[in-house]
Amino acid sequence: MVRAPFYDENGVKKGAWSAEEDEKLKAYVQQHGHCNWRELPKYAGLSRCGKSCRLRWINYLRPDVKRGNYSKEEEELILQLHQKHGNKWSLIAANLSGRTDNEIKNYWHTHLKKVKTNKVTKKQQNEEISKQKSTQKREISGIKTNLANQIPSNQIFESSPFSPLSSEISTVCSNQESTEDSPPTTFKFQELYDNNGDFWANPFLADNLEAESGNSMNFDFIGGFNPPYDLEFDENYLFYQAMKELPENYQPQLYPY
DNA sequence: AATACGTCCAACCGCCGAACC
DNA sequence: AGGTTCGGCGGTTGGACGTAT
Repeated sequence: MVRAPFYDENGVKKGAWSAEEDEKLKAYVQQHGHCNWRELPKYAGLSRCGKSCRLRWINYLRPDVKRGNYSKEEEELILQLHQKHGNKWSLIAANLSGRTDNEIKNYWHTHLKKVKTNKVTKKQQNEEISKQKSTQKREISGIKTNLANQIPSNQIFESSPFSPLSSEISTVCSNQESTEDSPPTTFKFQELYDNNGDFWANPFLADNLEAESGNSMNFDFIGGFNPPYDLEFDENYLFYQAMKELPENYQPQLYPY
């Protein structure tokens, strides 16, 4: 459960404490107190650093330290205090006699965090999702405006219509003109959010074989220049996120067909 | 039975502010 | 005033142990 004991390059012992070390530290602190943690290990006959001694005393050896077996009242109190103060473990610990900040922090991460998550209602979940959606829309709308300003009027823009209820493949687009010898490079994107039929208003998930993990995709850019590097999609890559990664000078100017 | 994976927690680490020189 | 030391805090990690496959 704990790190195996070892000595660092300065001969300072680290890792799990032995019963003998515990006894030495306990005896010394009980007899002399701990006015100077840095000097303490020297006088107590320990090869530990002061910090390690302090932690061991506070979290484990202190006589009034309470360990394990949290009561319902303690759990409720921790939840309340965490809601009020966030990750201020020392502040929370100050309100629970005998509990240390480290122990409360561990208890939070292993038990209470889950409790808190489970308490989130369906309504709260929906609110969160809708908040995320509107943020996504705002971001995409910015990109859309940018595109609208930059696509020359003689460029034909086409986005295949979405199937109104489909969450399957939503559109196919190409970055080059097709000829008999050179079929179009097609990319399929799965609409992730609202199916409102607007290609640019939603993020899409690259979904077909051409966009397999590790494959790179070359986009043609209006004005005839290309970004200085290829974009790589992984299996969960959001289309609009990829666009956002372009340097400022190469803002998304996908060449639509 | 062997292996892989997940959980839990003691202990470590880096950072920060206060106290001291 | 500036540098150093120290204690305290929060985040992270190592690895024992339990459970699933």
